[in-house]
Amino acid sequence: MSENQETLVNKIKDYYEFLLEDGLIEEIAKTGAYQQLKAGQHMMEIGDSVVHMPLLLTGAIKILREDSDGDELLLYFLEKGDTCAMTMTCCYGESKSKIRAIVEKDSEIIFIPILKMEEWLAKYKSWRSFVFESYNMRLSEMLETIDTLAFLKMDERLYKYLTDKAVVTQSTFLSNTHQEIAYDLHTSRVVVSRLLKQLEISGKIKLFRNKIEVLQF
Amino acid sequence: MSENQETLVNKIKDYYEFLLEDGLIEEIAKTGAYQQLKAGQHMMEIGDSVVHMPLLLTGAIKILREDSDGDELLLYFLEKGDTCAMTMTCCYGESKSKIRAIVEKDSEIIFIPILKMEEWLAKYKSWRSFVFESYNMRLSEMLETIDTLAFLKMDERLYKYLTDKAVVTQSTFLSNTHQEIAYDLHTSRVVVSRLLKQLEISGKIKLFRNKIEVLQF
DNA sequence: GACCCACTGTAACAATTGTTACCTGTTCAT
DNA sequence: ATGAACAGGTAACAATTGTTACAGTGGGTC
Repeated sequence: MSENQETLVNKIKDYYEFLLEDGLIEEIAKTGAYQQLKAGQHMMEIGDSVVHMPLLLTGAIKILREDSDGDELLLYFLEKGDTCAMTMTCCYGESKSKIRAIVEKDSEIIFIPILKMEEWLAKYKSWRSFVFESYNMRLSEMLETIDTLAFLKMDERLYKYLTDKAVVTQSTFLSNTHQEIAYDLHTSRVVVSRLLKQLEISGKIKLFRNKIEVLQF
Repeated sequence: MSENQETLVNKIKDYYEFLLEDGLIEEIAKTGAYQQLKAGQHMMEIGDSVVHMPLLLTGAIKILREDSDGDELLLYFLEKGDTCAMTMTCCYGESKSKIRAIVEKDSEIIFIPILKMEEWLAKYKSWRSFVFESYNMRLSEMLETIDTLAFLKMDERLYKYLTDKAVVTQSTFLSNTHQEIAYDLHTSRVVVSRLLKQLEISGKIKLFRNKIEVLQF
């Protein structure tokens, strides 16, 4: 095993140490394609064919939905140790992505070919558990998204967005324009500016150009 | 095998014929608890422990979400051949239900103990596919719910609700009060009455007392 | 019949959210 | 330095949705 391979194996073990079976993590390191992605890169577009399953080692990815008019909506963020169940959905089903994935923060990802992923399902119990666990987390995230949409008002959604983002990027300073936030929340820039100003007045955030500081959680 | 058992096996085969392995459907019939539920019955409450996985043979179930204030929201309907992935989520995870399930139309259901369900995952490939397929369908339904909440206005949501319900109950006559609809859509009765009247004027539905006829699809 | 009660229609108003328009200041390329 | 493009603040207004209040209608019970 090369030195690089060994480094990779150790990196995977850091976040996926529950994959217990002998050789599984080594197989992931060998079969998977390791990639570093920069913030802002589009990892996947709606309609793309999905032939790999991503395992996120470090960084953060945001997952977006789009309607037929091109209107966007943020679904949730992926963090280290996450995989994308929506991707799996696509693999098993129509194989076309229903979502867009954008790198939110510089990330390290391993891409697993779908065939391997299915092979391991039968072969490794801990892999099966992991995949199920991932589905469950994704369903929970989707439920939370639905709760947010159905039960929260725009100002609450906005504040939740800011704090969520602060958590996944591990920074209280968010590099965001109001327009970008408006796209993620599917509202207009004017509304976002208005509500951000209110949040600043109530002392929860501080506004700068191209930047927002989250003060309270 | 008793005559009843055989009838049940045939019934399951009608909707789950893709469960190919020898003996799997027989095992389902033997292990599962067959129940008939009447419209209006509560199949599951939020916070209930989940120890069974339901397989829907006939009828329809509606799945609701509730926030901390007791406000409700319809997530989706289950139809024949469906199972409830949210249930599976709970099984694998916290084992507490995050949703409420109400029988929308008289239904026949088989309840599978969780342990068996997991045992079969390792044992039967077609069962594994079925469970994955179910997860995927549920994720798709959730996506559709999110689309509806994020991108549609109330009048569109209302009309979608009526047509969806007409489809799953296989009837163009819906026995519904305006208040019930308001709960499902998480809005107020007055708003529902207002928009229903508009839909009637535009010729898409006809209003009666305790009843709505859906004219166009 | 007289009564009650759930269901529906509607008006009037409030709150929230969305839209348009315009202004200021910053950044950046030329 | 100048102009163009971008970011953000704000006002004025429109549209949608939510709230309160009340009236009428039909079904059931006594």
